[in-house]
Formats: sequence, C-alpha cells, structure tokens
Amino acid sequence: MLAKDICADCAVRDQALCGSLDDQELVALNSIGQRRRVPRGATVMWAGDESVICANLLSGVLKLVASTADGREQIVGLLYASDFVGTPFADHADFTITALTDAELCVFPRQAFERVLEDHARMEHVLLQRTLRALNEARGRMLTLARKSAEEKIAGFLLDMASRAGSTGCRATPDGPLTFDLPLTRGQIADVLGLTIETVSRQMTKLKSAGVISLPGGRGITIADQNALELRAQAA
Amino acid sequence: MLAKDICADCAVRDQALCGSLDDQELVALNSIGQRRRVPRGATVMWAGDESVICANLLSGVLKLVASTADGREQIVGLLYASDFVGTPFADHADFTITALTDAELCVFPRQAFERVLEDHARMEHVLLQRTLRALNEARGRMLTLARKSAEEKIAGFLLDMASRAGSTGCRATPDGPLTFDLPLTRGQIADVLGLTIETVSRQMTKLKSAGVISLPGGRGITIADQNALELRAQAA
DNA sequence: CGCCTGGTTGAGCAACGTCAAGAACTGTGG
DNA sequence: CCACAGTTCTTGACGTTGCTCAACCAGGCG
Repeated sequence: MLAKDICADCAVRDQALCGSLDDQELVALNSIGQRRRVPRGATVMWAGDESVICANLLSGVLKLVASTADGREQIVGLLYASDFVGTPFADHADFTITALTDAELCVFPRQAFERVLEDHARMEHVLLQRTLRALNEARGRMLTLARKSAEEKIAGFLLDMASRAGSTGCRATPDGPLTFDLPLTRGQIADVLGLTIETVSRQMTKLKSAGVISLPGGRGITIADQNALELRAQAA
Repeated sequence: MLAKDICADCAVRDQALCGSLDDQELVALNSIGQRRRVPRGATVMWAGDESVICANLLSGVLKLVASTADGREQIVGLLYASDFVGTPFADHADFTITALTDAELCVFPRQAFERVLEDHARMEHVLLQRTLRALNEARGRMLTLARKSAEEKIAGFLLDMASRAGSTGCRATPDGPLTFDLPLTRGQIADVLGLTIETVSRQMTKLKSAGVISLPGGRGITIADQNALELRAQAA
C-alpha cells in the first residue's frame, strides 16, 4: 500500500498539520510516522522525560497535566482529534500527556519530524499558527483560573463543551435544549478549572436546581437555558 | 544611513528575532520597521482592537493583560527587552499591552511583517521556537495560578525576579544576599499572581519577619536566604 | 451479592478577599 | 528646605468562598 493511500483513510487528513502537504510530501512524512492506539488512562509522555516523539491525534481526547512536587495537579490543556501533540525543539517534555478516552495517534520520532518541518516551510507555518492560537487560549485560561468564581468557571466550561459537542450532540429544535455527554469526569473537570471535585459537583447541582441544565444520569448533560448559562459565565 | 547601520546600534540586534537574519535581509525588514518610544503607563495595543502591528521590544517592560467584562484583570505575560510583541496572523488583539516602564519598540505593520516572515523561513522558525517556549511558560503559570498558595506564589515570583535581576543586581559575595529593585508595584505583582494587593503586601511582610528577605524601602528588595525562599516556593 | 469507581451532600474551617484607616514615599511648587 | 497632594504600601477587622474531611448514594461488573 502506498503512503498516500494510508493517509487517504485518515480521519483528520485535512484538519491536521498534514493538510498543508501535497501527496508527495505526505509520502515523506508518512515514511517516518506510525499509527498507535492508546487505551483510556494510558500515559503517552511523562513530564521530565526526554522528548522523543511528536504526533497528530487522530481520535480521542488527551490531557496535558502540570503537577507540583507534592502531587497537586492542573490540566493545562486538552487535545482533540487533529490536534498536534508534543513539543518540537524541546529536549524534555514539560507536561505529562495522558489519554482520557481511548485514542489513536500518528506518531513521529521528534528529531525526524523536526527535519521534515525544516524542509517544509508551509507545514512549519501551519504549526506556528496553531501554536499562536494555543498560546492565546492558554493565556485566556489564565484569566479564568486566577480571577473567575467557581460558578463562572463551571458555566464557561459547560458552554465550551456544548459548542464543541455542537454537531455531535442532539437537540430537539435548532435553538432548543442541547444534550450531549461530557467527555470528562467531575474530577477531571475540577483539574481543568482549578477547583475540587466537591465544588464542581455542588455547582452542577446548583445549576440543575436553577433549571439552567439537567443531568440525565451518567455523563449526560442537557443545556436547558443557554442564555442563563452565558449570564452566569460572566457574573461578578 | 543604511538600514544595517541603523540596526548596528540596536541593543537587542542578536537576541531578538532579527538575529536570524543576515545583513541583506535586515535591510528589507528595517525598511518596514520604525522605532517608537512608549512612556510608562501608555498602552501599545487594546484588547479587541484590530491587530495592526508587531514589534520587537528594545528596552523596558510591557505587560500583557486579560480582563473580564466587569473589570477584573490578570497579567498573562510580561515582555522584556528582545521579546517579540504582538500576534501575527490574528485579526484582532486578544490582550491589552501596556508599558510598565518607559519602553522602546521597533514596530512593524503586521501584514508587512507577515510577508517578511513568509519569505524568510529561518525567521519564522525562530518565532516558532519562541512561541513554543512562551506556550510552555504560560502553561506552567496556569499551575501556579490555580494550585499554589499565596506564599508559594510570592516566593516563586521573587526567585524569578531574582534570577532575572541576576547580573544587574548587586550582591556582596558571590553566593551571598542579592539586592535589586522590583520592576513592578505591589498591585502589578498581585495582577501577575492572581492575588490582591493586600495579600501580596502581607506575604512580603511575613517573609521579612522570617528573615528570608529584607525590604530596604521603595521597590528595593534583598534576598537574604535563597534556600528558605526556594523551600517556601514549593511548600504544601 | 459485594466491590469499586464516581458522584452527591453536609459540617466546619482556613485562606484569601473586602473594606477601611493610616503610614510612607514621590514629586511639585513655594 | 518645607508643605502639600497623590500615589503606593502596610496593617487591622471582618466576611465569604471554596477546600477539607467524612459520610452516604448510584451504577457497573465479577
């Protein structure tokens, strides 16, 4: 099978970095890449380890975790399908990367990938744009972590997840209530927002009591009143 | 005067992005650049504004501020001499950029700068590396903002400033106490660390009482016991 | 059925924010 | 040199938010 055929069935062929390559370039990249399945809970990369790989995320969700010496944790980023994984040009990984769901990666040896990057300005260009966007997002989240109340954090987070679910979620009428599954446990939501699991739970219950959302068991959630949620996402 | 001569007296000629260019390329870049002095307190760019410029910071310190609708603020980044200012490829600025000290910039129209970037892969490459580093730093700070105590934040911040002062600061013996001036007011420190001005002040007083630092009036500070400070920077 | 993981709820508490007053420093003009 | 205003900094009293600790509930699975 030719490399370009391998990539032809790639779910994120056009969304991922590779979208910037033509078929011929793709062959070159593909020759150093390798698919890898990662089960839920498995760690792809440990903070402090030598940085040996980069990857494209084909499916699933990964978390990027920073932690203190005494074990406190903070999720500093979530990676979804077509996102780029790893840090080129860094000797050591700064964060631990773990799969929150079963996931599939297209893995490259870091140094080989860097060489490809250097030969293909267009791909490096796309990576730069992605990195700039990630940086802006991280900085935006700094505001949330440092200055927003638990209620604002939860409301904002739910809106985020809702817009991400958007297409895959299910709603009765085009502008009516939206139902979808949260891809994270309460504990993971707490790790994203810089809260504790109890606070997350209480805020969710509060939103439910207020009729803003409902929680039909398990991971499911229905956004009943998006306006109310948006209001709470920026209440003082 | 030739462009390369203009740049020849640039204090950050080799540290800044331009360091990746040869003399000829520098002429091209310089033809679109322009020096600009910015007094302390002046705002270089407002969040939400159309993103019209990029720049290299020649001297001084800038702050990058995110704020909520109701006026709460968070400094999401500090920029020092030779740092790159602005976001290429973005239509709108996401953060407000303000001078904390008198500063000097080498300013480029954003779109012209983007064209230069596209023609000079080496420069784009350097910018990518910088952006990746900034991203890692921002993520690291997310951990601090969300999970560290006020004491840990202050201790870590002072160590940061100490290492940055390093050369310019003054110490009696090579490993003895280090004295330098903080470039930020208490209020600005609070904005960086996600605290209030009062909490910053109290923590500083506490460190002084413990004999870890001394505060010889004004902005001055002496790190008396760096080990003790490092310990407090990662205490539970 | 018991076990395990994840979620909810409650009571108490500590850290940090808020409000308020006053001290110290900076710069300006007399 | 001093008086003055304006800012920044410190300190205190008090309140609130969200964390800690602990118990209990619900669903999935051997």
